[in-house]
Amino acid sequence: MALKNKSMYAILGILNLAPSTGYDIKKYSDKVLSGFWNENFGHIYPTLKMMLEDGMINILPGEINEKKVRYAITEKGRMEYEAWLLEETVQQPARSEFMLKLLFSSSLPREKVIFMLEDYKELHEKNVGKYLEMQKDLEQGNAIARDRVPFINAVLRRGILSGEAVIRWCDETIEEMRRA
Amino acid sequence: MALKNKSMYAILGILNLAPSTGYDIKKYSDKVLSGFWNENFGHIYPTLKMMLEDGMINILPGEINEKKVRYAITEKGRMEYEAWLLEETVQQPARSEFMLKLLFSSSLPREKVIFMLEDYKELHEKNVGKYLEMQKDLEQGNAIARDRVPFINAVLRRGILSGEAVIRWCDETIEEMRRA
DNA sequence: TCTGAATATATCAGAGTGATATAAAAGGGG
DNA sequence: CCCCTTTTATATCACTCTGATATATTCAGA
Repeated sequence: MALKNKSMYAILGILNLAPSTGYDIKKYSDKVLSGFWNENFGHIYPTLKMMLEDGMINILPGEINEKKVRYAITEKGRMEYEAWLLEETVQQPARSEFMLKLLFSSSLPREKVIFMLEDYKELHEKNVGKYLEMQKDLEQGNAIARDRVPFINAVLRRGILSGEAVIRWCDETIEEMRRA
Repeated sequence: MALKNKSMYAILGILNLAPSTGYDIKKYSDKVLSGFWNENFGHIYPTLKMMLEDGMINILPGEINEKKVRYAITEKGRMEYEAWLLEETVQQPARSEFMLKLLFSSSLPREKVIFMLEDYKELHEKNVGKYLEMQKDLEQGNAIARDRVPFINAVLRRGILSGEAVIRWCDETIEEMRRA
């Protein structure tokens, strides 16, 4: 079986909440997980196929529509998933093209660098706004299991605090670029 | 030519500072860029080969040692690099397995979750310490071009501010988990 | 009824990862 | 000076993941 396929665990986590189609999984990833996770169709469908072969998931019968395939987590899948939750997480290095560019920008006109930073700041302001919106929705409490609320909130708080830190850093750095 | 190979731009940026071997590039990436960038040998060597074919770089002659191949940026490479610096950077989604796990951890014992968070906090404390150390080295001003200093400092400040935000978030979330 | 948006699956080339293999040079201790 | 470990150096491979593209159906609204 595949060894390092992290998409599998994300899919197991989503199917553990509710049986879904590949399309549903993508939607959930874009709507809920975006900010710290992402999935592509180009990886979801092959992974689902592999997981089906491995007995991690099965196909729910019934649906009149034949093109639509709804998957559910199996007992084996749930065991794999719970083992993963308990595993220690090794830190994966992330790539930020923006930071790479900034480090190499000493030859650029200062105004250009400041413009880049202002753009970046705006992006993060929008992100923070989105998280605050989602937090409000969460408080209005819809169809979400009560015990999951603190965890969803924690994830949103992370987005807010990190975003605010980036915004402060942008301000500070713009100031620094004006001085230097 | 390759279209989305970001490694190429990182390599051009490094070669623009000084001619290097593939090994040097990896070392620079691990030492200086780590925190917001990473490169693998498995990608560096094929990319160097491709860049050589495209005339972005050339091989420096001389070296007595035959196994060692030292590359330098060409005029074409420098133009490509400078165009990239001016391009708008599109935000790339990042994956955090830790955050994914946390979101799905509502079924785990609270002590386990707190333990995970404490571990994560410690990791970021170490990172911040490392950045502070690097900042001190930078102030001692070694072999770095004067005009690059504000940019290196900006990158380090980003690491420090972001790290500190994560640490605060860990404290807050541990507290929340104890209450809930 | 037309039309565009959303739903749904699939495939492919290429980017990037992580492990492994190989071998020479350099450095330090006994 | 020899031995041993570490560092330097390049290369390859299977696998993960990305982003673009193709295709077709259903649904909502003008």
